[in-house]
Amino acid sequence: MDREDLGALFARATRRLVDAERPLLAARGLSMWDYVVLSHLAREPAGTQLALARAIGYDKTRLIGLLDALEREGFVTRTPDPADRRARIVSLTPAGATLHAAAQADVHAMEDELLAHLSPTARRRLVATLTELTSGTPDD
Amino acid sequence: MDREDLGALFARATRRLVDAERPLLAARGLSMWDYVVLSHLAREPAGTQLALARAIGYDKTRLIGLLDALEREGFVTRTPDPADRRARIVSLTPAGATLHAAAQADVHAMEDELLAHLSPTARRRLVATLTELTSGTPDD
DNA sequence: TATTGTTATACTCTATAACTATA
DNA sequence: TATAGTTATAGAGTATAACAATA
Repeated sequence: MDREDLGALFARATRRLVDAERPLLAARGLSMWDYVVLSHLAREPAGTQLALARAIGYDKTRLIGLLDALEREGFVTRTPDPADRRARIVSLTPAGATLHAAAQADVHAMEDELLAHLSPTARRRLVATLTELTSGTPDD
Repeated sequence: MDREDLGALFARATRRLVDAERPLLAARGLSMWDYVVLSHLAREPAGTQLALARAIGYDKTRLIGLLDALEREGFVTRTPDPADRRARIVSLTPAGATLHAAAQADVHAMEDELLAHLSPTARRRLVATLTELTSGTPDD
């Protein structure tokens, strides 16, 4: 009866992580969505814009301006899909890959610090549980 | 090196929880922030508007319209603080307490279902870890 | 002078509809 | 006819400034 809502716990933990992450990314000129895009491209290169938008749960119309900026700065490229001339394949440039690696290193260092007082076992369990929780049906 | 960002994991888990929670609350005419307010009042009654806003991390100016609606529907009351006539004490009405209990029952049932494939031990550990992670410095 | 609740205003983020070029 | 990318527009959510009453 007196149990705390799981959603509230998760929301608070997420907000703390995001609040700590945002300034690190901003220091490299990246918004949170910029980072999400770079991270996804680092993991799964050579997808179409629409596939990218769906994969990260972002609106396809909003993705456009975001990619415009990243492309202008030389971090991603948009090349026409030879198989379907309507579609455009988004890829990381070497500079984009470097930027992502650096940003991710910052983020991971912050996470390590935040979870410092957790035992390695507790931490491993946490990641495993989270992964399991978020595994089924990525929805859209 | 190939490790997943913790923030991304948390954000995904939170989004899944919130997405499942929102329709349950909407069915009772509640927004997420409505529910957060009711939950806080159920736990810590008789605080001032400003204290409430700070406690739940919500803007004090946005809280006003939200309380207006909840008050109009008879779920909360605003009574002047005898000690400080500028301030107003927000409290749950019996109807508000009943509504919150019903909504929370729905939410908890959903959570139980979502975590059904987690062992009781894993689940207990998850809550403990989350609580520990969100315990220090509530910030604002 | 500072603070609580309030209002008004501006700004950001997000969602929807409509257009083009291809399929 | 439907789809990928784009643009424009409207709406929701959020932040900031200023005001009246009280401290």
